[in-house]
Amino acid sequence: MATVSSRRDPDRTEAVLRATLELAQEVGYAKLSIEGIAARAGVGKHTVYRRWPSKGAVVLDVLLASKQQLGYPDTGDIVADLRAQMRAGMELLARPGISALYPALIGEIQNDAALAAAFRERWLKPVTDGTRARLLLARERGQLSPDVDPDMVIALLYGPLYYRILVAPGPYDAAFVDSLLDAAFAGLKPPADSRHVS
Amino acid sequence: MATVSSRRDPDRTEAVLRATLELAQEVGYAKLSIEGIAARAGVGKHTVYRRWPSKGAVVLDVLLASKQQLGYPDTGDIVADLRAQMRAGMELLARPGISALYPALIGEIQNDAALAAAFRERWLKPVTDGTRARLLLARERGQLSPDVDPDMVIALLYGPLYYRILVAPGPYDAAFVDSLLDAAFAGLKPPADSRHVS
DNA sequence: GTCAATACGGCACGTGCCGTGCCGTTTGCT
DNA sequence: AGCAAACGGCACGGCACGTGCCGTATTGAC
Repeated sequence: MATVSSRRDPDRTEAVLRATLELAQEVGYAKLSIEGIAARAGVGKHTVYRRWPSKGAVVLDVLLASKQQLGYPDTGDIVADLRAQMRAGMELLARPGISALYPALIGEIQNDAALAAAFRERWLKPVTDGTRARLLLARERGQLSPDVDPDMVIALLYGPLYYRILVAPGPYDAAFVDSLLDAAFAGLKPPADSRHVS
Repeated sequence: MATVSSRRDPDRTEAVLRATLELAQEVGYAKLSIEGIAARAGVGKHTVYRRWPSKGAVVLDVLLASKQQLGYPDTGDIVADLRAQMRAGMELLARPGISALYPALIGEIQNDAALAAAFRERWLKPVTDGTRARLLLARERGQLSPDVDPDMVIALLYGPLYYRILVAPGPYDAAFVDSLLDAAFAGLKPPADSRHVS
């Protein structure tokens, strides 16, 4: 019974994921089709549909496969830890095959509720759970303003990255992450002494 | 010569935009088709293709039509002005027909470079230009830390809004905007006195 | 060792929409 | 009056969808 659903899975599954990654790099996400993926993988269309409900779901699995566990460091310095985490994520999304696929997937979840749920549960949640826990720890230690909501901080720090990827063109590099963290932690208000000077 | 390209434009153009907005509310962006739009508008498909290159372009025009000029207030208080601006934008995107269309359009630009350019030039740029100018003014007046890049501030403030709309579910209301501005301007660091207390 | 169940590749089907032709008509400028 | 352009209607080939059916190969149960 238990083996019923997995008679000959692994080889074909891997073949489909590999074919998807290759095809995506060649023709782009928009022109990707399940028909094309199946042909490239040397597999029948049913074999794909049996495993995934849509091409977006296949791509989500491609991305998940390329995401090794991003352990959350705790060096004691919350800013340094966040910087390390954000840079690691940025590096992952800069990888050749992935960089174009990720925005396309985010685009796809705007029109596919089931895919959106899967993306949030399997990709986003693991990341934000770790970040939230680390932020709470920092708040307890007095390294963070006691009246900020961790989920607000997550949006404040990661939102700008998504903004640069999805909405507006602009620098998306380590320097951006650095100045982002600087501004977020120090605040946009002018330093107190400069106020006295004026 | 000048009239060559506009013999009988306005009525049909409006009819198509209206039909697009109606159909989008009924079937959603994903199931929207130019064929369906033309039929709903009582118009030949050529009439649509003559004006727009894709359904995304039609939707962009629908959104532009519903966006009255958002004047940029200058009350002297940069935080109050930003809050007013962000709330106005939020209100616009909360309108029944628009709320679902906007994320879908952002999704579409991930796979259509021409549409992305049009969106950024005709929708995004007018907004960010105003915001950037207002931020520079505030910086000159000493209401803003002198070493922050206005474009970084824009990403810092608007990124979290897009993050909530496009990526992660979560509160998206006036209270969120308020706490966002509070955190961004005050910074995430604990207040100086609380450090001395510990 | 036999047998039933399942996954598989291959193929074909109907459907929907794409983008583009062509046709005959209407409209508005000259 | 005459002409050029836009128009509605229709049809076309093309593509990918999602789903059947076929015959084959593999696997676990008995």
